[in-house]
Amino acid sequence: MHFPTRPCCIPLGVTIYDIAERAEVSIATVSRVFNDHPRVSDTTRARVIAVAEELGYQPHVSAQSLARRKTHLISAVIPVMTNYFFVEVLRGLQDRLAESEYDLLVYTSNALEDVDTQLERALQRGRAAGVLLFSMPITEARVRRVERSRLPIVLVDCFHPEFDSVSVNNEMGGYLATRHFIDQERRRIGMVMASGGEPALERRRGYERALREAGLSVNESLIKAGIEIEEHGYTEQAGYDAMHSLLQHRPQPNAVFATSDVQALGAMRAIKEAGLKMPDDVAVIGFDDIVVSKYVGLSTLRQPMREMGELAVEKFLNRLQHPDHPVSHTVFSPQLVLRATSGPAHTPPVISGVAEEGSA
Amino acid sequence: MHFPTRPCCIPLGVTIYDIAERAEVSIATVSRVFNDHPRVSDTTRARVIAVAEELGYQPHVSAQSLARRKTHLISAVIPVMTNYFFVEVLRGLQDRLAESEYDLLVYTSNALEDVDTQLERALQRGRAAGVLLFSMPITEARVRRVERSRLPIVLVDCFHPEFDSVSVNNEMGGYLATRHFIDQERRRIGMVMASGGEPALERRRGYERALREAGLSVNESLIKAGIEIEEHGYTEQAGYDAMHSLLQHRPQPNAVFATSDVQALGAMRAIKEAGLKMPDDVAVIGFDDIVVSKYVGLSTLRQPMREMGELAVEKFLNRLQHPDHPVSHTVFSPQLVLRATSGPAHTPPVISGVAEEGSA
DNA sequence: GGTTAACGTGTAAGCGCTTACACTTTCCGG
DNA sequence: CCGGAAAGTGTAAGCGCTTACACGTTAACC
Repeated sequence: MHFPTRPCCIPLGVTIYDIAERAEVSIATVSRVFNDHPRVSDTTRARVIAVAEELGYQPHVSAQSLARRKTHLISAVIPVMTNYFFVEVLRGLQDRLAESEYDLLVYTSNALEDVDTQLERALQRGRAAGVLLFSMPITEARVRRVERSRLPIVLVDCFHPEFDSVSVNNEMGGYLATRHFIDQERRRIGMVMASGGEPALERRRGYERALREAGLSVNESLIKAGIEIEEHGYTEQAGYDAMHSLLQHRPQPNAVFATSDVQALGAMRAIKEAGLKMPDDVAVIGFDDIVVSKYVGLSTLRQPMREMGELAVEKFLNRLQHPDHPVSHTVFSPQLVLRATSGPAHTPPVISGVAEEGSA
Repeated sequence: MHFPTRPCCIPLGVTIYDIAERAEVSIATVSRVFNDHPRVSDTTRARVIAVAEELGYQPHVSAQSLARRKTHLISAVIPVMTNYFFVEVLRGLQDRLAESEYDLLVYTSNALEDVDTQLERALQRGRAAGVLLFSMPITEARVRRVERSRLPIVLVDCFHPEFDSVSVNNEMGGYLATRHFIDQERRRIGMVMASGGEPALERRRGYERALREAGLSVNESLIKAGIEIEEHGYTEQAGYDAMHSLLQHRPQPNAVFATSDVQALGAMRAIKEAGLKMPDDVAVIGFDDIVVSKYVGLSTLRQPMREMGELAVEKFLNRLQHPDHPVSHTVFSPQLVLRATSGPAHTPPVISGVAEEGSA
């Protein structure tokens, strides 16, 4: 007979010892059952499972990690994030992660400088099985730190030849935007730059290439970054400031490519304040396709964020399996999304986001 | 005598054994040093630390968890998230967490139904020291599951008498919005409802109270939820549908309170399509203050998201210290943010709908 | 000078799990 | 009918760390 169903039926921590005792086997057998070891008889297996169920057994993950010498955690280090981008990539991550046995540790920082503190935590020995690095400059110091950890690393929205990465073709984005302006016969094309970072520079290179290709000269004074102290430059205010000074330029630019939507929003504010019309007087294209963009009719370049997240996990899992496969870089093509702020509004999207594969 | 300094200076895993050997002490002493045990002589302490530094020692977190019988992880379970709300709360969490020794595990799901799968993972034994539950209905089944884990729980944006919680006064929000309409002499006040969930119901109660207080009757046919299959109802389309049918009502409502900004955005679309003007013909107030709202000039009720995140962590840490302090509930008051869509156009939108108006 | 008390350190027993190895049975083929 | 392989299980040694307990040492007191 049983005692009345007591709360202790589901006690603090049911261990394999409890199960072993109750099922009259050794702990090794219990462990084998949960590890799908082939050499366990069906009857024993059934009995163990029944008891485990009855007792509400759950393996202790830390103990497993220790014994197996590996965890089921993966960490993502994310610097100052552009809300939307991050959330969408995160979704992709989770979708893919949900199918795996890995759980996600998130380390975000408010400023780019704090990223290393977070990185340090993410790399704690025994903490995670791998690390996803988001949108941050991969400095030599970071490379060293990361290599010391011996953990598989995947870069998202940033690049380094030695690590797997998934990113977007920034140069192409800049090119597409600028090219679009040129196709509309616009000739005075300015740029609202972020104060720093490789991605911004790449976008600028695309912008310059399109100009040169069209036989237009690159005019330094048409490239402006808002003055921004101790910030990354991806802010509405920076965009406003940059645009404001851009509008002082004569002849006034009639098109502007901004390195991000957030900045483009600021630029739009400056344009309106100047009493100019969009897109007639000046057209605007941003980068990112944040949620707001759709609502304010901002043309922009969209990154396949969700896919990027999924692929990042995929690469991580692959790397785990094949530690010495060659490094792989996936570069997605951004998609030009045309809305009200750029030219005649009815042009269909130009390029679809197909991935180009590369290896190094 | 020592061996020459080998590459193993930075080996796969430096353990306390390595340090002990090199510093010529026992592992217990090494451990004591890192646990700030008082009974270690200064000289020994210094020596151990020096060696640890030299070897690049990092404690193995899983081993620590196991031995100490506690982890330094806290998990957050987040259902289909309204981007902005989630990101902001997350920031609050991280800010506070960064000062603590806890790291954050994030479990998100795409549909409300998947939440339990994620919850299950979050509650894995030995995984986290506590769990933060976001914006989800606290069903009896969940209560049982969570209690079984014996972990401290904090509810964010949801409520249950038995658990610590931080949320926002939804009823008050509904009241404030409706009251604002009434103060403007609007009398035909409709509501765009979400299809379900306690928060939406509370907001509605506030709406009804304001009406009754003003001597107005509650008209069921002025309360509409968009038909939304297997969804939570917080979508742009649901808002559009609800508003669309609301506009068929005669006399036409001249004000609408929506249970969320996302829905309000849909409602705005329906209003524009009907050729009506905001706020003159019909005023709109949403709930949440998502980023977009500022740009489209949507009046709304703002929740102190960041603070909510910080407080949630605070409560968790407190609970850890004092497991049997009484449960505490913090209810923040939402703040009415008036913009272009409500009443006399106080604040013009930062950027008006360029899409429709060509350019304003 | 002897007794205590503090101090500093080491020994060893876990934490809950995995897994190599050894052992006992059972089942073959020859 | 026997040898050996295969199957099923148990024993025990870790994984890297914490910590109770025990054991000197030294300092302090009467």
